[in-house]
Amino acid sequence: MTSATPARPPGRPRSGVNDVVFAATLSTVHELGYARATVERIAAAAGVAKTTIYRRWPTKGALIVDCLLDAFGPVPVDGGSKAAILSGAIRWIAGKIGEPGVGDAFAGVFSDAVSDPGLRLILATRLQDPYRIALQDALGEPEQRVLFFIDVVVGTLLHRLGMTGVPMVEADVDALVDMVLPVFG
Amino acid sequence: MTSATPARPPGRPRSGVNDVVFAATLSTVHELGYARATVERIAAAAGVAKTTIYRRWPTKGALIVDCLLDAFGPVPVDGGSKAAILSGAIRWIAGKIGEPGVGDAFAGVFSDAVSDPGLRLILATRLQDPYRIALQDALGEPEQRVLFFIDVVVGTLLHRLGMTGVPMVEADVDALVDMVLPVFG
DNA sequence: CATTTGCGCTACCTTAAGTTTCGAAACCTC
DNA sequence: GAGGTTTCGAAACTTAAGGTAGCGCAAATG
Repeated sequence: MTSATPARPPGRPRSGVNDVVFAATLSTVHELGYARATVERIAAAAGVAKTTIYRRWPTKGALIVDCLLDAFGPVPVDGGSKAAILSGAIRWIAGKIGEPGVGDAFAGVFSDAVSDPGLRLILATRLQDPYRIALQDALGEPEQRVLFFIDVVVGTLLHRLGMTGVPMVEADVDALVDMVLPVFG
Repeated sequence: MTSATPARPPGRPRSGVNDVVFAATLSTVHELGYARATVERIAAAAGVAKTTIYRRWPTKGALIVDCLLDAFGPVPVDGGSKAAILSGAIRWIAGKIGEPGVGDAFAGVFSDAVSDPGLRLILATRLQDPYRIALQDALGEPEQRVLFFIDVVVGTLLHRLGMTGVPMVEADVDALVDMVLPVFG
């Protein structure tokens, strides 16, 4: 019979520094901005060799995406009215984008994806799809409409952050909710 | 008495290749994407030396912004109802973003601005402000609301382009208009 | 102890932005 | 036409960053 827990592969196991690298990534991006947060600097901040990072993530973009997945966690899709689900999702992502480092990393990796189809695929499948599917299930809306919803919400929040360097204030998030609810609620 | 036409400065006058460079910029961005459209390649496509470009624009970002200003031209603010002005502006910018090279250059320069405050300033003052002011005057709306409008419209359109590589289809532009009009009309 | 794999380190390759230098060309004034 | 001033094109250069390769050592399994 095959064991339920797969046998540990031979050789030295990886040290558990992923969380340290994620924290170093966010703090470095927060302090220096996305472009100046080089892999070398992130590695130094994490107390780790650059090669260790490239053994775990193939590119800087993949590292950032995993870091964001770790920072976001699961979507809080509390059962409730459609309006409650939508406004909850908007306020949740707006709050995350306001956390130090998270918004900059989010906007930065989107930036790189503009001219990098490989990164665009990672972004779509690893980051966007899980949240899109969760929203589809919770709302019972077709894929197209949920994608449009995501474009509006994330696009607006990131455009504000990118143009001003400051996350959107609460009053404008309220306005965003008020604008979106009649269409999707 | 001082002459109405200021005396031409001494030395060899600049050749009139700005338009050629703009066209080469858009076609190169369209063919290769933003990141691979290097200044050297743009110069080669324009039949011009790289140093000539750097004599006229201090950075790649400044070149792109001027190229976009040339491509956009003035906002078509036809007098009419608020709703007509708003939907006209949305469809106009959506159309421009759909032109080959323009959308990619727009998204790309926004990308760079995320971690480049200097470029952000150029972008805000040279590109965004004229259109924002024109809209403020035409709509009689305060600055904050017009900025929010721009964040929603441009953010949504660029997020779609950045995530998919394809400009937003007309049906979704219609949905964007329908969503925005009740709030701003 | 033998094997296998991860880590840190260093050196390296490649690409791209932006700079410098220099000889030649174009324009103006005298 | 001569001299002065600025631009152009070409090439070499600097710097920064992403990403790779090789090495010796450490940590696990058997």
